[in-house]
Amino acid sequence: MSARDKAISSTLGYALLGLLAREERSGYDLTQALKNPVGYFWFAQHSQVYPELARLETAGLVAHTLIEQADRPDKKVYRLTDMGRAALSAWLNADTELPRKRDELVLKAYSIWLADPAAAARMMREHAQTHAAHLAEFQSGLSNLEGEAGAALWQPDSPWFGVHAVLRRGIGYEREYSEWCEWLAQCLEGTEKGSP
Amino acid sequence: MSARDKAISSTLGYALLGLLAREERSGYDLTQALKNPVGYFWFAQHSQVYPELARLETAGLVAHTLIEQADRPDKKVYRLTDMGRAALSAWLNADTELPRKRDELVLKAYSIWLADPAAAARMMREHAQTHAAHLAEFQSGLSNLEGEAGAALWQPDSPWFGVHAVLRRGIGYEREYSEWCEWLAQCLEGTEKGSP
DNA sequence: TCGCCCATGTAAGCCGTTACATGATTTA
DNA sequence: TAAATCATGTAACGGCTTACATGGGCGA
Repeated sequence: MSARDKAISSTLGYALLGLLAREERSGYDLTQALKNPVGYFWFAQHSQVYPELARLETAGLVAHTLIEQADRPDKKVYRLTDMGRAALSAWLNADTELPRKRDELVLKAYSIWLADPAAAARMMREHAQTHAAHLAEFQSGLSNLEGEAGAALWQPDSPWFGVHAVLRRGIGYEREYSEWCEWLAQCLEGTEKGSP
Repeated sequence: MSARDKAISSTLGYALLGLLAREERSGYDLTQALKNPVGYFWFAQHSQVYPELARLETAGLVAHTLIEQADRPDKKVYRLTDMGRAALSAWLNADTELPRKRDELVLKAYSIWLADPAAAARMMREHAQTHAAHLAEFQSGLSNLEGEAGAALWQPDSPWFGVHAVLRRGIGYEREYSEWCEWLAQCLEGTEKGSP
């Protein structure tokens, strides 16, 4: 097991296994999938995906079939093996370390007393809008999901439930972030909000 | 300017400048400071701090004085130069890229339909408690700050305002995170919450 | 025709973590 | 006696980003 564990270098491996647990995909498809809902909380470039897939295959956690295509480049479609599914389960049960956050905007907020208040307020308003836009995307994503998945959205053994959970997190995160930006902007403009 | 910009390799440099804008500190002190409130959204080890300080000094953004101590090791106390303050201001006005989030727990949530619901619920409850504990810390941090800073907390040109802003962000973040964990735990236990 | 989509890879370099290295003083 | 605090560095390694490399089909 110790030799096998080393096969999965980083968390990215489990991200890929989690995607393959739902359906077979090529490296290209996996890279695309790492943008929508999963990708809101884990991201990777294709240059990271292809080598990782090779490592996973060496470890016996995934296997691929070459699909020859006429009008497009050939592709390798990967699927999860039994060992891969077991590895994914083991990871799910293992302890999860807290993520260390690195957020440049919050870091700027720490030094915002040195900035021009009006300009800073404008900046925070822009970010509030950006996060509000993300929020709206997630919310419409959830709406679509309700249409597609129906009651399965609430069944803990349904793959839709996983998407649901991630979307809810995204919604909460973006809402909070947007509100914080708005709050800061108002403070900077002198129209304080919130009790002292 | 282009040659000068290269002096600050990463965001860490600005984090250090932001700390030094408040008071002079040694590399050791800076590393410690990168744990409380700033450090909730930016972190670094001392092995990263010392070389970065050297780079900042070469660029003329900080300067140091050697303080000889009898019962403790000598130390270099760094202070911000005028150029450093200007660089910090320029950074504050510059565009801020959105942080790409990487959160292993949310990634697990995506695959949680493959896990044992009871065990998964227990895990989410634990994380809910962890984040609730962080929330409580931030809230008491804000209380203390109110005692220390008073009205300055709400003055956009006061250094306390920066701490205030970061703490508010931490409070919102941890509250939302904790609530999400709790929501997920309840879903997994079958006692659904929230309208379908 | 210019650029995007599909599709898979390799290579260079940076940022950050962990570990190595040293050493006196205080506290449990 | 063991461990933590203060204090400053260097070195190895790994993950991630950016860029290099190739190439046909399709839409604006």
